[in-house]
Amino acid sequence: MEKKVVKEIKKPKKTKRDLSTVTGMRDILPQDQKYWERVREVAKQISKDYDYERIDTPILEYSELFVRGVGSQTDIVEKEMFSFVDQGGDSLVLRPEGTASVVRAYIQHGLLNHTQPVKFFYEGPLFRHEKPQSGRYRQFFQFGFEAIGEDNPALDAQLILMGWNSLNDLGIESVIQVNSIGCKECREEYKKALVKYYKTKSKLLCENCKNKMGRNPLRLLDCKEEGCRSLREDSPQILDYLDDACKNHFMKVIGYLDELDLPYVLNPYIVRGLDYYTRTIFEYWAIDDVEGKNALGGGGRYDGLIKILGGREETPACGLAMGMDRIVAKMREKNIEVPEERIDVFVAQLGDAAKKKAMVMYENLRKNGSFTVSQAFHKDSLKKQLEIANKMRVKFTLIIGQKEVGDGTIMLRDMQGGVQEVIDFNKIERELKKRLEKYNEGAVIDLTQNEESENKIEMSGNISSEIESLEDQKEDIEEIEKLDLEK
RNA sequence: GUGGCCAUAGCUUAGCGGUCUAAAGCACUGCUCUGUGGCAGCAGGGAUCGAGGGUUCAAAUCCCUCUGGCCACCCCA
Repeated sequence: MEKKVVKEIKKPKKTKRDLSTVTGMRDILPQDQKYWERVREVAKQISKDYDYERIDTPILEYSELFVRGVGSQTDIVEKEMFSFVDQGGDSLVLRPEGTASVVRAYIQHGLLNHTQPVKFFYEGPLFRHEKPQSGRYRQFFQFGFEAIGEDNPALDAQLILMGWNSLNDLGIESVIQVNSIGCKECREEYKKALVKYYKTKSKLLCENCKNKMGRNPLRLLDCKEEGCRSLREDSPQILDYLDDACKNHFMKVIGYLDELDLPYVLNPYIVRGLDYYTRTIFEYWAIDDVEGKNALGGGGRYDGLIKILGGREETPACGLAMGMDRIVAKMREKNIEVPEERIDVFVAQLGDAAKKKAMVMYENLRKNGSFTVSQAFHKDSLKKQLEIANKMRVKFTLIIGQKEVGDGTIMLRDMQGGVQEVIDFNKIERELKKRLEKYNEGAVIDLTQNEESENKIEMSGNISSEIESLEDQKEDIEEIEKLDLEK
């Protein structure tokens, strides 16, 4: 009691750390965004391919939703929820998972009147108050799919496929772990058998498992203690306890997986930590990961959940969620290349009059809509501007200076080869489009085949500021390369 | 909740009782080069050495406490 009071009074020390991220939460900086964007892109594509529609649910929900939905005996609800009582006295929680919220929305908005199944796609942050470690954060991100209102095993298989496809499209090899934990009825039978089996060996169990036995015997199976592990070898198998309907359903799911040629393993020991699952359950493990550590995603069927959360009728449903943080980590670990978006055109300017003209030109290009554009009008030095353009890895730079303003021209610089040409101000959009088409067609523009070669001007950059007109582009390139080498 | 490891510029690290007014590489800023990026050279800014206390003539360095981080268990994404 006294300790508690002391704890409350204790003022945090004023250190640099106090103003950093909250434990277990992190910033995703601009330089890392490309991975996340790629993951979102793939998730979105998969959702379209299989007709899952986007839904966004609030991050805050009433605690009751998860206590009832996920189960009061689960780790998530027992000790991992970020919960608090708000000013109005409501008990709220930062959502620890996505499915319960989606089901809540389905019920609340009467979506049982839509064509079934209703198929949802979501993506966003979840919160669990666990001790952070590699691949585990207190705020983490998932994307997921839920199909509510249908019990056909084809749906289970297709969802399993969707998760696998997501990983595969991102270049991550994974193996699917599948199991069935039956319906409420056959699971009860199985639990009884499990308890009966373990009771005779209870002396050999670890403390934790002894505890689990009375409350959630299924979880005896995924204990990693030596003793408990060897015991499970001879333990009753869930598959032997499935009733005909459940067994039949599961066999069909497996049949589809075979037909789709998916790499899966029947794993009778995956159990999942949420109470709402029935029948099919599955996880995705990276091909090179140690058993079950940092699963990349998982899901299963939850035929009972809709009723539990107040739905009018028994409504079958199935879903999955993928861990985006872990997927990103895996992509980096595997050095998976993420195509970086290159900006098409950078507008550089030199001198006051030119800057004005450049700003207008920039707006025109931007509104045109067929290019991605960038600039650095806050810089006066051309050198600086080209440096910035280079760091942005832009494809082409337009240069407007005194001379160009006078002539009504503009200089177009190909940032890869460094070749420049003078172009009529009014033709610039058309010329740009032409160059970009060539660029996008593949690789470097072949300079020798360019018709307007008389207009070409080659600059040897830092060597000389003198403008030389060159006739033979090929020779010129060689010269540049030589210079580069010498340097 | 339990255990192990760690904490020095934005990042990666060196220094492990006095030679530290804390060093290097990368990054950043400027100059060489006021009309030309990618290369190079030079210069510069940036660190109360996580915080507090102690030992000592002397602490980034040794000891204690706290805080934070990473990793593992548990569980999962």
